[in-house]
Amino acid sequence: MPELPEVETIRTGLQKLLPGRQIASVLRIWQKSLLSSQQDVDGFLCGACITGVRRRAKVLLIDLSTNYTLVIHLKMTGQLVFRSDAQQFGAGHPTASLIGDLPDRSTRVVIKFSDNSNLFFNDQRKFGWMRLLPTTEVQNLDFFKKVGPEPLAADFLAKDFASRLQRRAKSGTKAVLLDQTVVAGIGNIYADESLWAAEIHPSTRVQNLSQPKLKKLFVAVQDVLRQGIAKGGSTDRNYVDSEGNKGSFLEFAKVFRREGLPCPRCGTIIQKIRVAGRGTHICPQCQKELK
DNA sequence: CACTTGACCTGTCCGC
DNA sequence: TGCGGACAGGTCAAGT
Repeated sequence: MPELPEVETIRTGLQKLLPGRQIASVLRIWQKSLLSSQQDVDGFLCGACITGVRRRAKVLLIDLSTNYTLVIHLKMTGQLVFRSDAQQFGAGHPTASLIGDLPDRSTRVVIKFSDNSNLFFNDQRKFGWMRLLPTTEVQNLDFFKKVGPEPLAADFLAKDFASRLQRRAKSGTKAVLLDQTVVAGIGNIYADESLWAAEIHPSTRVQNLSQPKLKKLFVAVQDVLRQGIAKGGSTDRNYVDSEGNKGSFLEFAKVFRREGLPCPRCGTIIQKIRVAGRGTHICPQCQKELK
């Protein structure tokens, strides 16, 4: 799924494409993919203009001129792809070879704009959701009340990172990195890459990490997230950006999906193990568990 | 309190 | 070629 770098890449793309467009109609192919407290969701969306696109953690926020906001979580397989009218049947368009013409069988919601362009919400596994809320109520969602700080915020410092991790001193480091209430936006890919960069075994309890190790992990987390954004995110299976393009970060990944290949640092064969219920990639030489 | 499991779903891959 | 099972990047609720 989209983690912070993927969602940020989508946000940047949509921010260039959507503001100023007016919603003309909404097609809900799978009802549960678009939720609202309002009975008449379509009526609340139609006629609204998009004013901006924000991100918090792995959540996208599309603000509307009506003071409502579309809150969107892509979960594992969600995609938000914009197509102008001219692209709809353009078999020769570069995006056509990646995800083909839209809608396709994974399309759950289509937002059509007054200029005949479309925003497609595709979601193979139907775990993702879009939700229409008054803008002022977004911050009242349980998720936003509990979610931790943005790891790339200018005022988020190594000491803040360390103290937040240490609230879960007895837990394994990877489980804590994945906990969105500790730090926002880290998922399986960037957790594995950060732990490799910091030379920490994912099962190591936080209480066994020295201060320098915690600092090293903080730097690693920021580095891999920034690199992920710079490469347009990671495409494993489903991820594409707002124009249907894949991200290239995985070409630069050091351990993720590289089991059986040599560690770029020491040459030891990378292993895939299971930690915190998740597939986990490590170099068994560089990342020894500290007891 | 911390961890695991199951649920939400579809698709793909692997072994028989 | 077909079929069963495991697995896939996230989050939440419930159980231990």
